[in-house]
Amino acid sequence: MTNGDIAKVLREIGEYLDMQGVPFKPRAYEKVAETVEALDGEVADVYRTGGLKAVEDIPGVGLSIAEKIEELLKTGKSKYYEELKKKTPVNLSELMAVEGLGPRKIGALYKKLGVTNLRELEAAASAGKIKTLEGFGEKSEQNILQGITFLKSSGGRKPLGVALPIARDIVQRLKGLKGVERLEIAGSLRRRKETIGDVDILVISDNPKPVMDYFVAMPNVANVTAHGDTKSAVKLANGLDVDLRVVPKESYGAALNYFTGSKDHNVALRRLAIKKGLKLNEYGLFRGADSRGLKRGLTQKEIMVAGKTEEEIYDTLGLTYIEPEMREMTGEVEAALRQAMPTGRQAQGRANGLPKLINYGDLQGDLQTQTNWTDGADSVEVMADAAIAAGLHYIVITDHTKRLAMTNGLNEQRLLEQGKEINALNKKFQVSGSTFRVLKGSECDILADGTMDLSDEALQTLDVVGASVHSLFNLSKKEQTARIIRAMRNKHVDILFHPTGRLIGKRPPYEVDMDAIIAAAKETGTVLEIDAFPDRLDLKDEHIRKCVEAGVKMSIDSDAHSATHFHVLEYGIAQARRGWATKKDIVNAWPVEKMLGMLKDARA
DNA sequence: GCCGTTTTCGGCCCGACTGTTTTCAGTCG
Repeated sequence: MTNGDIAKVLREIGEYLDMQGVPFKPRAYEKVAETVEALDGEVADVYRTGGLKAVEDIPGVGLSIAEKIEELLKTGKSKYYEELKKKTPVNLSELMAVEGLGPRKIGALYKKLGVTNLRELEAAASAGKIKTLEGFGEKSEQNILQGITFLKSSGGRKPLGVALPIARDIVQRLKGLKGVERLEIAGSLRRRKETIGDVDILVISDNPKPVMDYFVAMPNVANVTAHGDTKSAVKLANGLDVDLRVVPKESYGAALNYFTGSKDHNVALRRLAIKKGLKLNEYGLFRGADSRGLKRGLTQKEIMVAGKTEEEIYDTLGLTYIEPEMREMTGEVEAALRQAMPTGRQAQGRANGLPKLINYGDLQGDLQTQTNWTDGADSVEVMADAAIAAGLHYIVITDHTKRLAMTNGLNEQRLLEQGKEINALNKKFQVSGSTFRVLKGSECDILADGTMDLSDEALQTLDVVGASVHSLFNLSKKEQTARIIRAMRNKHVDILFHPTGRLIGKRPPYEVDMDAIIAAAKETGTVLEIDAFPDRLDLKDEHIRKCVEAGVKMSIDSDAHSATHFHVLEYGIAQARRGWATKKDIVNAWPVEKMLGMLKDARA
């Protein structure tokens, strides 16, 4: 039983209870399902080493759920779940994926029409059986059919690199409209998650109707799912959902905070507000709003104490400002509390506040770029000029090596020739008074046994050596890990490029023990790369966090294969910020001499 | 079902929108 298996059962138990109208329990199960899914280690291991008691220590897990997990681990089944399933034998995960369908409606559809799966749902809707049901109507039936169509066609999350340009384009269009005072991208996109479920855009306007009308009529809109006074939602032709919300000026900070999330982060802030006798919603932070007051209908007596900016909300809650990329409920609220109350009891604990994250624009160089010597599109000089235009002070040319024959990978001889070209180009820069530097490097293949594709003699002539896995993705975790660590122990190897080899949405990472890789990086002084190319984003945020904690240095590289690719560095910086990295953690945020000095020390 | 600077009982984040109703339930984020 993996964490995913356990989470699925717990989630469905919650959904079945919700179906029956049971209060509160559904939320308890759902919460634990999410926790288990996001857990670092396997619940099975937690149970094996610590027993029932250790399982109960997982946040949100009490005796009752712990026992159900124990039963799942021991027998692979849960009696409680089986009984619920027997009562309503439907394919929950399949039906829940239809937009607009939740547990209650799924329950009603089963009870009245015997619908148990997507196929039967489609048949019932097509036959016009749903619109006659109590609580459903013509529109519900159409929405269900449409939901099934969209589910079949696209579905799934979009990579950051796809969603962000689309969102920025929409912002540009809306910006031109009359009466629009301010626009901001919110949601998981503002947190720069590696994949985006939907785009949230916030707008201040005193005349929202024309903005809403324009928004739902944009040319790439395939379907309008909501069109109200303060909120509209559309689905674009490419399947991306976009929400637009209009908020009043005095509530802008509260709304931005609320719609940026994450959900768990918001819940934590609201709890904090309640503890202080305040109420937080998307309109502001209010005093005089305890739950009893709300029930007596006293909301009009509330006094707004913050809301215009995010900063004042965090401040009033007793927190230092938390950057959007950190708002994932992975300790940032506690850290912001500790920082805000340096003399408090909590301050004597372990951590000391929030880090000052690396900023967009902090990079001085790029340590992985390819040219037309191998599979890149442009010459060394064109790449250098593009890097200068992107505001960089140095790049490393890291073409592929001979094992990657399909890219015309460099052998020792051609590497030498390329070095001459780089020398000449540097001389040209020098003569023209430019301080820009092109460094010699390689994206050298790690061979099957963990040795390198180029000789040590060739590698030692280079300024920066990157090592990459491009073959044998199917080795066992043990073999792959040992292979990579052997490469890292080669004293000429400076950086491990795209350490897990994943391609988001296309190829899973190869099996590798990242804790062991990080430990080896610490031991050997090897830099681990954050490959910024949007379908890689490799390292992941959680790995970056571990590197920061271990004191392992990283680089943020474009992996540019053409002069137009340097803009992707932004995604890498976002990823680094999500991993709580600061400038001192990122070697190419340093001046070139300091960066090279660090690599030299590590080789020694 | 879980949890505790509301601590072993009594709460549990909060509001918008839709579609179905005629005051509200369900869904979503």
